[in-house]
Amino acid sequence: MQTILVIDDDESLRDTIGVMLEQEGFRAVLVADGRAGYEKSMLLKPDLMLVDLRLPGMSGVEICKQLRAAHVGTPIIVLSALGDEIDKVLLLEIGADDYLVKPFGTRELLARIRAVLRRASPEARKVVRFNEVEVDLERRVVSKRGEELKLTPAEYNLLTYFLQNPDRPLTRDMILNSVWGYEFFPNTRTVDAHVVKLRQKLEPEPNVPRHFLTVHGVGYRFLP
Amino acid sequence: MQTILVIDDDESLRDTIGVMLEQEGFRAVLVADGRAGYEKSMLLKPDLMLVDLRLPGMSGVEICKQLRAAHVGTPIIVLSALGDEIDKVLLLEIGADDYLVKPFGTRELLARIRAVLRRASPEARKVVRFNEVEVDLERRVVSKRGEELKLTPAEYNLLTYFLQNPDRPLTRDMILNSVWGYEFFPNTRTVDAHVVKLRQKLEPEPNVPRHFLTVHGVGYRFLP
DNA sequence: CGAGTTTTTACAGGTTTTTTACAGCCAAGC
DNA sequence: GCTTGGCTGTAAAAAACCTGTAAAAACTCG
Repeated sequence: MQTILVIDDDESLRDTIGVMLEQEGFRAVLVADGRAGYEKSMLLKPDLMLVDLRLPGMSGVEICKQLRAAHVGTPIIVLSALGDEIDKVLLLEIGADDYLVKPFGTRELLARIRAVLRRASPEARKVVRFNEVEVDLERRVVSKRGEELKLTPAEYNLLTYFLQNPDRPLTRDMILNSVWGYEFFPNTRTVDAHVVKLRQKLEPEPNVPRHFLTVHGVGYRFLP
Repeated sequence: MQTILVIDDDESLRDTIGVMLEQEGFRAVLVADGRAGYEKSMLLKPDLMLVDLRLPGMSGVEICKQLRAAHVGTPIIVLSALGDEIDKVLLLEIGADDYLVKPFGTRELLARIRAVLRRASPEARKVVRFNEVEVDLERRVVSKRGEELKLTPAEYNLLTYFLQNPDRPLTRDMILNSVWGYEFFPNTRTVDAHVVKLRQKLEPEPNVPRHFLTVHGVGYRFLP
C-alpha cells in the first residue's frame, strides 16, 4: 500500500483529502504544520507528498528545497491558494512534480496523484507468481500461462489468503474466520468447495494437487 | 491547462482577451512591453503567443525573429492594427503561424487559437482513443467514428474517471466518491444506470461490453 | 412551467455461494 | 491386511446474491 503525506493547515481540506485517499486505497498521513510535516517526511518516507505553499512553521517552498537538497526524490504535488502567484519556473526549480490551484475536485487531485506516481515508478506492480500462475494484486487479475482467468470474489479472496500464508497448515476455522469473517463456525463444506474450484482453475493437474494441499484432519496448506 | 502569453500595449484589448481566454479554460499571461514580453516568453514557455506588431520596447517582428533564431517553436499569432502594412511573406519568414487584423471578434480569435494549437501539436491536445471512440478532454467532446456524441455531464464525468483509471477494478463506492463526491454510500444503483448509458453510447455492442466490463461482486473495470 | 437529466424502483435474468449427497480416501485399531 | 468410521472430493441442486435495464419519479435550471 502506498503512503501519501499531506501537509496543509486547512483542517477541512486535509480531512477531505484524507478520506478520499483512504477510499482509494492509499495510506494517508495528515499534518498541519510545515516544520512538523518536513520532519514527518524524513521519518515516514512516503511515496508521495501533497504540500500547501502557505504553511505555518515552514513554507511549502522551503520544504521542497530542503528535501531536494537532501537528495530526497519523493514526488511532490504543490497545492496553492487561488490568490498565490504561481511561478511554474520556481516550482520546477524547487523540484515540485505538479501543482494544483485550490479549490480543486478530489477527482482531479486523484488523477494528478496517479499520473505522478505512474511517472515516478512506471512498473512497480505487485505480482505474485507460482508455477505458471500470476496474480496481479493491483489489478485483481489472475492469469495462467499469460491467459487471464476469471475468479469469483470468494475464490480470489481465498487465493490471496493462501498467498499470504504459504507453507503453513490452515484450519477451516482459520480460513472461514479470515476470508469469510465468520465468528462462529457452522458445519459447512464451503471451504472445501472453494478449494476444489481453485484447484480446477489453477493447478496443472487438479486431481493431483501440487499447491493447494490437503492436510488430513486439519485443513489445507498452500505451497507456492 | 494551456498557457497563452499576450503581448499588446493596448490595455483594454489586453484585458478583454485575458478574460476571454480564462473563460475558455486557458491560463492567460498579459504583458504590455515588447522586451518584457520576449523575456517572459523565454521563462514561461507558453503554449501559444499573441503578439502585437507595434510594440514599445521591441517590435513583434523582432520578437518572432529572435525566438525562431533561438529555435523556440512556440506558435505565434500576430495581431496588427488596421493601418499597418501587412506583408504575408514577411510574416511567414519570421515564423508567425497566423495573423489577425484589428478589430476582431473574440470568437474569431478563439477559433484561430484553437486552429493553430491543433496544427502545432496535434498530439498535445489531450485526446484519448479507444476502439472507434475519441474523447477530447480539452473540449469535453466525445465522438464515435468521427461523429460527435452527446453525453450528459454525469456520463462525461464517469467516463473521464474510467479513462483516468484504466485496467483496474473500481468499486461502486470508489466511483460514487470520486465522481459524485458522496462520502457515505446510500444503497443506490446510480452507477449501474450510468454505466449502462455509457455502454449504449460508446460500446460497439452494448450487450457484449468490451471496454466497460463488469467485475462481478466488485464493480467495474475499464479497458481502453 | 418544461425540457433535459439524474436517481430510484422493480423485476427479470444471471452468477456466485452454500448446501447436499454420495463416492472414494485415509488413518488407526484389530 | 482388513475393517471401520470419520474425512475429503466433487457434481449438482438450492439458495442467496448481483447486475442489466426499462420506466417512473424526482430533481435541476433556465
